Amino acid sequence: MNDLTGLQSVSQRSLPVLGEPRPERADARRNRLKVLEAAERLFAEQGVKNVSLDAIAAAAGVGKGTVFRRFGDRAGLAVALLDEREVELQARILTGPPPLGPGAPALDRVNAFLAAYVELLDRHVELFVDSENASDGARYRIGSYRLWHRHIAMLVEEARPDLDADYTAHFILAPLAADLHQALRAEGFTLARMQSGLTAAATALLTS
Amino acid sequence: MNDLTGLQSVSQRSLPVLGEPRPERADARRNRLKVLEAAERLFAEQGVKNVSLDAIAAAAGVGKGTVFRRFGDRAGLAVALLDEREVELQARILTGPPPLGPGAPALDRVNAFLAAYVELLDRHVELFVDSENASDGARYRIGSYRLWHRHIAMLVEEARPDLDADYTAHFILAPLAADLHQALRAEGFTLARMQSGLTAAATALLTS
DNA sequence: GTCTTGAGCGGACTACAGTCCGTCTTATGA
DNA sequence: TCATAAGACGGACTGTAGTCCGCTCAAGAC
Repeated sequence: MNDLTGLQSVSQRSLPVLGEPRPERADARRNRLKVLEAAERLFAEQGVKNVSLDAIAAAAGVGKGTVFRRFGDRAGLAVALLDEREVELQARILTGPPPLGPGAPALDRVNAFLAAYVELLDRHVELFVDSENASDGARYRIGSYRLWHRHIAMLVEEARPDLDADYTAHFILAPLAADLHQALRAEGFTLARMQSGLTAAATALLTS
Repeated sequence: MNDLTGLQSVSQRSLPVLGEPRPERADARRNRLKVLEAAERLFAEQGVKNVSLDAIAAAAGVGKGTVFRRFGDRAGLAVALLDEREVELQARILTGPPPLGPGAPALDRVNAFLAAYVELLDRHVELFVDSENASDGARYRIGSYRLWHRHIAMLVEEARPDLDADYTAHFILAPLAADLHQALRAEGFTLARMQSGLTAAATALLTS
């Protein structure tokens, strides 16, 4: 899954990229991996919101500054942890079998995406909530959201060329916000109910 | 606007309510007003996110504990400040003239609501962002969201009884999230474009 | 192997959100 | 008017996110 064009990974920073003058230094890479490993472990053990970045830095055996330089803030760390899972979904969309991958009608692809994404979301809600609570709407600027958006916009354009595809794609992605998902789960909504609600809505929206 | 049944105000705590044994104490009321006034002024002067609660407490001439006891947290204060404007919109929905108020077809009422809400949102984005970044998805539990939700769910039920009205209402409200609105504005979307995108989507969704 | 350079390091530091609890004020009713 | 208790007050305190900057050391040049 390393050479699929268009994938929006942040965890592969060690690969040399055109325009990035220097590859990642060995000590930097070592520390990045130590931090990710420590974070994953502590999050799993104690719940995402009960773990401070000091604790992660300590567990990784690095200074706090290192964590922040590398990941920017709490949300950045969560994004990096989710990255691997998201890249997998991205790959299935870009090159996997239909209906998630290319080849199926637009509506089917949208519905397949919604079902797959909400399942991923459900499995890692806490991490998603963390990653989306970035200081200044960073969610909407990071690579993976932009990829989901381009993907949906393309399909909207295909199914309903009369709509504003760019805006409508944001509209369709909005109900996937992690805090909403968490709140609805807490209110008793099942995953299946949300999935069928999403696909029913998308179907109504994209059928003329 | 004080006696409209169903309004979800938090700024009217001084009115005696059935089941609440004691009315607000005079010193409490005085301080609440001082804090709201100071917050409104400082937010306007320096931008919502540049003002700390210490600063508000100091400007209001009260202790920090008072601010927190009264409003719970930063989001609670933002909610209280928005409250007056939201109550006004609630009143227009519940008892105002159509299409916002009762009497118009469901789709028209939904579209009128979306246009009105997004305009309100646009006028107070920063405050809305603050109010929705509550610790634990409080947005979805506070009175005003619940009222918007009930309102939309009722109209969905009317227009498309085949859909899951409860879920679909959340779906329709999701694109009104303040952080999304702010991000799209920053990306260059105009208010008018968002309004027409919203009504187009809602129309597609609620027309069978 | 040695030198040079600049990216990386880390922990002290700042600022802020939110809590706690001893003190003080208000409302009540006798 | 005064006693009493429910409740409000406020500032010291705690814990965390995020910044800063002098020091370290990896990596490439020779």
